[in-house]
Amino acid sequence: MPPVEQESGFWYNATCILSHHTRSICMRMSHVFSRTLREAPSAADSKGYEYLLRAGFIQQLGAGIFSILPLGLRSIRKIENIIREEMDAIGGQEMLMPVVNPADIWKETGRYFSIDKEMSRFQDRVGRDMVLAMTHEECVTDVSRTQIDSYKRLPQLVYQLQTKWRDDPRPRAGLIRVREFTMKDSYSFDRDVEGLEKQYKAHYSAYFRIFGRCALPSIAVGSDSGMMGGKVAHEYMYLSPIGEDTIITCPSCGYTANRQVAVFKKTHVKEAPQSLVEKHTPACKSIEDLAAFLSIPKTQTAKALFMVGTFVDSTTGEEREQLIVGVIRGDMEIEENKLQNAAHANALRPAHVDEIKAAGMEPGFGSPIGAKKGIMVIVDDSVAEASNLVAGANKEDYHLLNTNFGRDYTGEVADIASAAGGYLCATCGGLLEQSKGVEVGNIFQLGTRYSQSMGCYFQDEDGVRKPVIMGSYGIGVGRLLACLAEEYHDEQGLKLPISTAPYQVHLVSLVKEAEVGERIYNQLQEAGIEVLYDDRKESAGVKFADADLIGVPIRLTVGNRSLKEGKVEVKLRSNLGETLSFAMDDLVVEVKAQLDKLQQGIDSSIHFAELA
RNA sequence: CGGGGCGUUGCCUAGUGGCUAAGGCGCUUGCUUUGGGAGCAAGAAAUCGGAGGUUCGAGUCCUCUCGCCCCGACCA
Repeated sequence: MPPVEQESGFWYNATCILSHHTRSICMRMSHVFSRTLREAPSAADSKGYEYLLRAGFIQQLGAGIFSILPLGLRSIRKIENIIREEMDAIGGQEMLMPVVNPADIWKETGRYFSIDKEMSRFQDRVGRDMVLAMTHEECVTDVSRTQIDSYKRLPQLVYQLQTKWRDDPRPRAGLIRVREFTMKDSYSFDRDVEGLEKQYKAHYSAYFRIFGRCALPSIAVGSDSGMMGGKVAHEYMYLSPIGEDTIITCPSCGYTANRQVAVFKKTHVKEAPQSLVEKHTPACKSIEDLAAFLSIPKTQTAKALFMVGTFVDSTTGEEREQLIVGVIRGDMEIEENKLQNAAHANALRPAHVDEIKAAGMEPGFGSPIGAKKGIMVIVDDSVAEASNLVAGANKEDYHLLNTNFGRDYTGEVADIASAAGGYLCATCGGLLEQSKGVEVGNIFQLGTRYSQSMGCYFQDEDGVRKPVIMGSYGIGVGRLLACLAEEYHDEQGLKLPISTAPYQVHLVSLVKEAEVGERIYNQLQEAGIEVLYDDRKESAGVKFADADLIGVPIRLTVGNRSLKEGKVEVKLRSNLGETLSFAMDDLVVEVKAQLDKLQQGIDSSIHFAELA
């Protein structure tokens, strides 16, 4: 390689980059790349999103595709560094895996076939199948099957902060649900289940420290393992009305779960079966109508939900559709996620009317009784354990009285009921509550799902080749920022906590002469404090409004009012009503003390949760 | 993918088929102002998302298309 000449642009640029880098903890408002917006863009549907746009943290490029602007990136970097520190603390090693994957490894695990359009595919110039990785289990398993060959190389934990692309059918709510996003994903490798559980527990606690240090309120809930194919899983939820997930919690015993898997206590009364009776029930298409018409409680009825499941052969990729009938007691709803799991289907969609009729059933008056063979029947235990329920007769305007599972029809019994607030806790019998939440992180015990299908084996002490036991753990970085913006704002704008705000101090100079402001700016900068300095020739109102909007935690105002007394005005963004004052001579010390105080406020509220 | 809505300057909006597409914010220049989005004056900035069509005449009506948003389906 030829030596680089001193005069070349490379050296010149490198010098610039270095000198710039050393000063990059501070910024002048007159140089900030983005600008603030006085009005909310029409796309902003939540306050957090609105202020991220108005403060110039992000800009939308397309549906679910955002640019992160310099201010936003500073917050993102702080979040990422907190994540790095906590992942390093539990033994994680950072690495980086490619966004573009050859499809081959995805075919090995079968997910090339089982994942629908959410994964984008293309062919390279030679015609090879490629995918945009929406997660990295395949890639990391490929890496570890060459790196890990012996129990001596276990356990391991690697992680990355990398772009993911998921072609979500409906991106929404700003950074909450996007198609391209940065995710921290870590992957654990162990020789046995005990090792996996240890790493899982380490993540469980590390995640609380991460969200705690970001000052994002969060709870861990039991969750569905979905397409990850594992068994044990938790999701970390930021509870908020803007959330799309429904969380079921029990205030009495602390049970929490995503509604997709939440269980609850069902009560049934077993009676002696009575004989079937066909009953004319004109226009009783809904359970409400039926119960009213017959003057019986809804608990004495059974209703059917008709879905078509897609089943994919994970080795050949061949798809097959099958009609699934879910049966549940009339007073409850079917949780489709549970139904899909019970059916072991890759996907579910509502059945068309003709599909239902073709199977010998009648929509509105349907039940598995007398249906044609070959359909999958999944019956909730609420129905299987009950007696003499009223169910559809598969004939328009007719129902059957006294139907009994086992006698009149059969099928697989499973819990497919949707939990809701007001139901009874399965653990302690207390009243369940429900709330909305945003999933900001998740942890999965994968087991050997990937190592087995991809041949990631190690040789154990006993000389036997065994599949590596894996775990997978994710945190959505941009989503975390979006949640923080949602949690920390008021009518004036953002007020992110000190640990994730783009700068620590917002210095507003209101005096004509630049000297005082410049001097303070340099002082703070030399003390290693991250300052955003409003040096613009703008009116006080504009500067204050922008400071409120961007929401840097500590605001220093240099104005003639306090300057005369040798003082600088101080406001905390979290409490604009109160004005403090620092003596000019003690400014750096006072600011540092205030920073410590803010940081301690966050540190002291972190709860060190452990998984039992 | 189904249902609905919206595309007019950087942002927010107005605009009966009829004159040179209007206003606010922002931007530029000058002067004034300087403790909560200040004032005066003068400017720049729009192929009205795109393509067809109807018409003497289309931002406005019709067809197609693209994009974005919302509800649902969907989703680690």
